[in-house]
Amino acid sequence: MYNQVRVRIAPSPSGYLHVGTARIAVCNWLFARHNQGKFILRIEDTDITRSDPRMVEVILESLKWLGLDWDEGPYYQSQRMELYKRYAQVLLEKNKAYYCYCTPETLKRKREEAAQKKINWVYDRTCLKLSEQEKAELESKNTPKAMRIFIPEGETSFYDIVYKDLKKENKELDDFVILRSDFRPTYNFAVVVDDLDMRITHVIRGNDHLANTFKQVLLYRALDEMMPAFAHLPLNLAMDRQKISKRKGAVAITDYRDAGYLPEVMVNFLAISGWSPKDEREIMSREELVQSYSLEGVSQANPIFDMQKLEWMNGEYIRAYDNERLVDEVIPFLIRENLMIPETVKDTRGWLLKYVVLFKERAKTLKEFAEKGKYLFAFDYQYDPKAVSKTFNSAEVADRLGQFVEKISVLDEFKKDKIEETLRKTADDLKIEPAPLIHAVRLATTGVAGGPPLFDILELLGKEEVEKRIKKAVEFIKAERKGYS
RNA sequence: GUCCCCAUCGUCUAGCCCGGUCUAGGACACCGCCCUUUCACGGCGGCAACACGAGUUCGAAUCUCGUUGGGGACGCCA
Repeated sequence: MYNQVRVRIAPSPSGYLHVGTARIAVCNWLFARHNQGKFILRIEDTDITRSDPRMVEVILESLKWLGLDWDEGPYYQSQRMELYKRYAQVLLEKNKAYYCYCTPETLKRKREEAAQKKINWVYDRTCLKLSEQEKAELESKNTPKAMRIFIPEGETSFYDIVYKDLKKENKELDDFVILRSDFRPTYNFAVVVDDLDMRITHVIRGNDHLANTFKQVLLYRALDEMMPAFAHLPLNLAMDRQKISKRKGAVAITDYRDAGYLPEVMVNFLAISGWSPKDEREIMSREELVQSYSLEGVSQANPIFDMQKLEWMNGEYIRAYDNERLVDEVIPFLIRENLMIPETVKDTRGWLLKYVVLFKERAKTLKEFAEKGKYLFAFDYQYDPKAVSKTFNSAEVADRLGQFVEKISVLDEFKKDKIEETLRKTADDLKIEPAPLIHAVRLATTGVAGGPPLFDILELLGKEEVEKRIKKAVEFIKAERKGYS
């Protein structure tokens, strides 16, 4: 049916790359790759007042981060004005469009009046009824004019791959503007012209465009052109079933990057949101997604963007990640949290590798690597009050810690096996179980009650640091005890 | 106000098109148990849904209609 599948993503640069837009991009990209087709990037910047070149940069950067490489573009609608004018001219000559001299103010007034009377507003065709004389007069006065499409009677229908047969009475639609008085095209017109010009075979977009599609179908018919296939994807909603907005958490794809989500997770998650493969797999590599993606598995109901599931998936990916690559991903977060400076990265890489291995099954986001193990980088950690009352609860604890420090101070090899041996020996000498001593040492050296196996942590800290930290804890406990008596 | 779309566990979903195999399957979250120095990971188990009402049929989550609920669109925005 098609020589080659050609799809596009058409963001408008009025903001960052919204997760919703990103999901549409993912679906288009997967569809293109699955069919060995082309993925085209088009920037819809006809609204000059709301377009910002810097936003284009953010959008391109976001797409690159997600790994959604495009084959053509970015094309800019703002650079294609002549094309739209040419197509508009065709419609005018075919008598499928006409000029409208109504002022925006008049239209606004009429619309408001209709709203007040609670009746549905469609353009009343004032300017279609103009006589040649009236038109000539308006022209002589250089009255600004927009161009409207003429909507014939009848009904408009099309087939949507997701929503199947759709139709609408034309009388519900009005003769909408296609060219503004400054000759810039409106959204619906520019989209049709561009999709035609770029030989787009499948228009894959959010179902918020369903209503627009009827207008666009009318445009294809007026132009006597072949239509692409349409597939409207259900819209992601926030937890409260409303549109995802700034107030309800992260909206920009870059927010997720900064929060420590992996790009492959975002692609995976966005792909299975509103779509599922036949075999119910959820964790899928890029290759697997490309292999099994199809528009047939897209659901019709709007899914809610489940942050908890996203987190879970990110954790799954982190655990399965290659350690060396994980170090690369984690470093920027450590730097951003001021836990290290770029200059020392090279020398500490071996150490970082061990660090990352210890925390990879405990971190759900990259950012958590810089949070959960903070104490390994800074000496000024605080003791968790709850753990203090549970573990640092007697003067004896200070003595035990003191004994342990003495025993490790003579170790010449500070490796985890040796440390563990020493600790168990210390507990034995003290005639206590190892567990309470382990807990005390952990709290003393890390400030918290939980975390990776203690002896790995101690080895990573190094002998000198461990001694320093335990001595500090001993002082802390003594001071604390004094306060009670 | 008008039009369009949607409806299975709290959430994402499988099943629906081609009615019986569905005492409705999986995943996230939650709860319990096991593993364990802790926290996690992992393993095992549990809780939990066909929105409602009619109709068609021997039989409906599956087909039809209605009700309710939710979403979206109605700009010289995109």
